[in-house]
This record gives sequence, structure tokens and C-alpha cells, in this order.
Amino acid sequence: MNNPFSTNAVEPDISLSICGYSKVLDIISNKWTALVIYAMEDGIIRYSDIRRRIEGISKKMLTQTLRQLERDGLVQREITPSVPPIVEYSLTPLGVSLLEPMRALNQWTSKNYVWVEKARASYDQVDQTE
Amino acid sequence: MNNPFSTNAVEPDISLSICGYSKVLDIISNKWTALVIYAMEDGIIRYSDIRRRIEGISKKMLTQTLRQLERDGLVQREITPSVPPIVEYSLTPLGVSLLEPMRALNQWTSKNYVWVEKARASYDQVDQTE
DNA sequence: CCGTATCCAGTATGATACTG
DNA sequence: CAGTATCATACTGGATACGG
Repeated sequence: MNNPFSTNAVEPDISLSICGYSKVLDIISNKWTALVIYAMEDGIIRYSDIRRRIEGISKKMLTQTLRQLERDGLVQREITPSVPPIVEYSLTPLGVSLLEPMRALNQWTSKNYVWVEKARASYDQVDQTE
Repeated sequence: MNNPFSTNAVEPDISLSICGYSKVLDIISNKWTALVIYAMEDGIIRYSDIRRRIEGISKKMLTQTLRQLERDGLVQREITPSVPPIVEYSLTPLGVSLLEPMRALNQWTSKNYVWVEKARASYDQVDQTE
């Protein structure tokens, strides 16, 4: 391939640490991450309101997800030290910049997910007849 | 809270099964999936050539990843029953349609990943001084 | 209100050896 | 060449209880 005298010499040219696909996915592909980002799309929101909006998320997982996003620079955390405290979260400009490619994914789902479901049903059908 | 006179009544409106972000990510966010798709971007490719191109992937994980993609209708598998057999993989039209949003993610990485790394370094720095 | 700490179960991945 | 089978391990996520 990359040597004119060989027909099938192939060197590894794809790796986890280099592929741009993998690097973003590493950031956004934890179970709750996409949902938490989605909850912040409209602007500043309190911890407990995120928790109320997302069905089934525990405090532990919400906190953990927010901390990772904060560490990656995608989310900002603002504390008002009243009693009880008010903690508000929002996307940083870097976080906002991620919305565009994520919306592209979302649109793909709207248009095409029905075909994925059909493919799965068909594949599983064939599987059972064997 | 859950009464009509409260100012901050919030019902869950985000869930794993409905959010479009989460549904695509479920398809493409396994460890090797993005890399395998990446290896097929240029067209038909043999099993062993994918394996040679992707650094560190085992036969087990490659097969498992390809089977999932096939089940989801994103990849087609073509067998030539010679001895030894030739098995070729390629993206289906549905699989090809995913390339566009994935490339958007890739471009985001090219432009912005450096900021993620800086944010992480800064966050971890602060962490240690505590 | 906004978390942390602990422990535990389920899943994802990996190493290795074998096969048509 | 293109897989499968088996076993081991690591990581993720959930339940529960407690704290400033």
C-alpha cells in the first residue's frame, strides 16, 4: 500500500491516541455526559434543576459527570455561598462550541435512527432462524 | 416544587431513551468503533487489513466491533469462499451518512482539543495545591 | 442544597489458545 | 485468513448512607 513494490504491506496508521473521532468521543461518551450537556444548552442552570430534568440520574453520577466536564474546560461552576448554597452550572465558550457537532449527530439520529432499528430487527431475525 | 404556585417546578424532560445525542453515541462510542469506521472511510477493505491499520486491536475486539456495526446496518460484510477465505467490509449508505457528523466532531477536535488539554492541566494543578 | 464515601454488581475489554 | 472459546481483569455505574 505504502510501498510501491509490495502489494499488501500495511503499517498501523490509526490509533486511539491520534484519531480525532476517538478523542472527542472520550470526552462525551460517558453514560450521562450528553444528557448533562443537553440540559445546559439553554444557559445557566442549578444543580438540582439539572437533576430534576434528567430522568434517573443519581447525585453521584451527576456530580461526577459535571466534574469531568469542568476538568475538560467545557463547563463552568459558580458557587453562591449562601445557606443553603446555590451552585450554578453553564457551558463555557469551549463547551458551546461543541454544541454544533453534537447537533449534527442529533440530526443524523432524527433522520436515520429508524433504519438502525430496522437493521437490528432484521439481523436478529436471521440470527434466530439459524 | 410540584405545586402550580411554585416558580421552579421542573419535570424530567431528558432521558437516555429519547435524547438523540445519546442514541448515536450508543452506536459509535465503544472503544474501537470510531477507529474501525475510520479505517473503512476509503472504501472496501479486508479484515486483516483493518487489523493491520489499527494499532493494538485484537482479533476478538475487531470481530465484535464489526458484528455490532453490521447489526446496526452501518457495515456490509462480503465473503468470498476461497481457501483461505476472503472477507471484505465496507460502509453501507447508512454508514456513509454517519461520516459527515463524525467529521464534524473530528474538526472540532483539530481546532479545540488543545484547549481541553490546557484546561485539564490547569484543573489538575489546582487540585494538587489543595 | 449540594455534595462525599463506601461497597458491590454488571459490563467491557484483554490474553491466550484453538479451528475450518 | 478469519475467526471462536475460555478465562481473567479493569472499569463503570448504581444503591445506600452520611456530612457541611
